[in-house]
Amino acid sequence: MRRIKLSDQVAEDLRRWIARENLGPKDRLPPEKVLMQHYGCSKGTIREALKALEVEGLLVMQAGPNGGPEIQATSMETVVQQMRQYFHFQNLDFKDVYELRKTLEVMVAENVVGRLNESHFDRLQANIDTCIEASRNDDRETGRIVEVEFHDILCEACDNPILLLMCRFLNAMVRDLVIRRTDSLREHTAFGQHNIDAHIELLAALKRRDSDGVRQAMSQHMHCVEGFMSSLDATFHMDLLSRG
Amino acid sequence: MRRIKLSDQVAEDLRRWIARENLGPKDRLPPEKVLMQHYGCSKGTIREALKALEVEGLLVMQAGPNGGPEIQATSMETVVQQMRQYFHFQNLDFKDVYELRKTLEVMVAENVVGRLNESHFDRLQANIDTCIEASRNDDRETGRIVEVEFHDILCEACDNPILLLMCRFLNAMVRDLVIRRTDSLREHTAFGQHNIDAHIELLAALKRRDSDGVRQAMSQHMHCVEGFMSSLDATFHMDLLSRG
DNA sequence: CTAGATTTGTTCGTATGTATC
DNA sequence: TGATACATACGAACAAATCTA
Repeated sequence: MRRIKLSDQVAEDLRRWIARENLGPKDRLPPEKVLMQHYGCSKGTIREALKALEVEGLLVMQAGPNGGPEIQATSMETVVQQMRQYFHFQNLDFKDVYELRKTLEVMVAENVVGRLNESHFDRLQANIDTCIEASRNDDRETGRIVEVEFHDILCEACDNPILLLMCRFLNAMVRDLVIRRTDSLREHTAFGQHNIDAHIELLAALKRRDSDGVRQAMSQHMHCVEGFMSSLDATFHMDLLSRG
Repeated sequence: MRRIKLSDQVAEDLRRWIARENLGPKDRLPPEKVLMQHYGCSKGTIREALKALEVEGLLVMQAGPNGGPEIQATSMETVVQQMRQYFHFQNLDFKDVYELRKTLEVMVAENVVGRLNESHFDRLQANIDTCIEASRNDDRETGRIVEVEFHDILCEACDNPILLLMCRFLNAMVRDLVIRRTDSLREHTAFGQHNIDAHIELLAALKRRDSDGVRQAMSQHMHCVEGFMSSLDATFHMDLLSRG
């Protein structure tokens, strides 16, 4: 049995404190000096505790007068990164990703029907235009990345935050799977063309608020994409650890 | 633009190091002293960097000879905890949880048909027995918790690690939603009885390897549970931050 | 079982960078 | 511009844990 580190005890106490006092974004914890006195321990210990909460995305350190540890809502990017990191040591297959994507992307598509505003439509259209441009230039790398962004934009409008997180994570995994691959140009060209067509059809159905059409289009799109992915090399060992 | 902290730079470099050298569980990073020399910075800085990777679940610190930072695979519990933490600042509804649970639990149930061994069956049966016992004693608190464990056991046998993680997370959220509530005894009794019946039916269908029966039983079970949950008080603000 | 060696855990003191007024 | 308040970083020391002889 290992003794619990002092810094971990402090970190846990700070978490409970935030929860109990119901502290939220823009609120601040006391500065290091005060925390040192409160917990009766040294600066290094306090700093390690705060570092833990910082890594969890719960706060940022602010220097200067009226500075100190400022609480913030953990960002989705932080959690998605943690999830990617977890799967670094699991051996994943693209079929695992698509088993879920086939279901969840359709849920999202249905969910956002009637909830998209003009700004969403504009961005989706701009995304498609960028894809077309990349396709013309045979720029496979950016093409693949921008295509995934289409789905990122879609799930932004989703009213279920859990579903939103899961789809964002799956999209991140798709990016990890698809980039930096040197497959044949022919396959990539066909892949890119399908994505453009499917996204155009989806956007049209979304503008019509045609629930059935949206579901059908997305479902078919996912099946096609899965087919393309399976035709590419299945083995991969991506660097899921590093940021950016 | 804020300057990037030295400890964060070191942490990021260590992550890349682990990925590049393809280090895995049981491997070790150099001890603090060596890292201090390598990066030319002080002990406190190195410790903060290691603390970051420790929080991410990527390593544990070991004292003593042949000690040092030992790499480990990030545990599922660590990631689930991070996900719970993220939703502390989102306003979640139980309907968000069940919108996904209705779909994913059915996927799991179908997935594990024919993949459960005798050990699984024994544990599922033992779980049901514990539920019956808790029901007899009107022990609502443990009853609710053990019921969720039934689903935790099920998804253990799932061969899709992403689906496994997502269901484990949803189960954790269900626990957060359901425990420490003081609803009427009548509702809890009916709830508990339904769960016992549904789990018995599920276990039987699983033993028969009856895919259709399993899917149908789980689907119906989820709809019933959602109904029970909606009859309870919907407002909640759980302590998603603290561990344990 | 004890004693010493190794490595992390924690403290104190000090200096420097940075944001606010 | 300068003064203040805060985080960031360094260095030296000691305490505690853990392995080995």
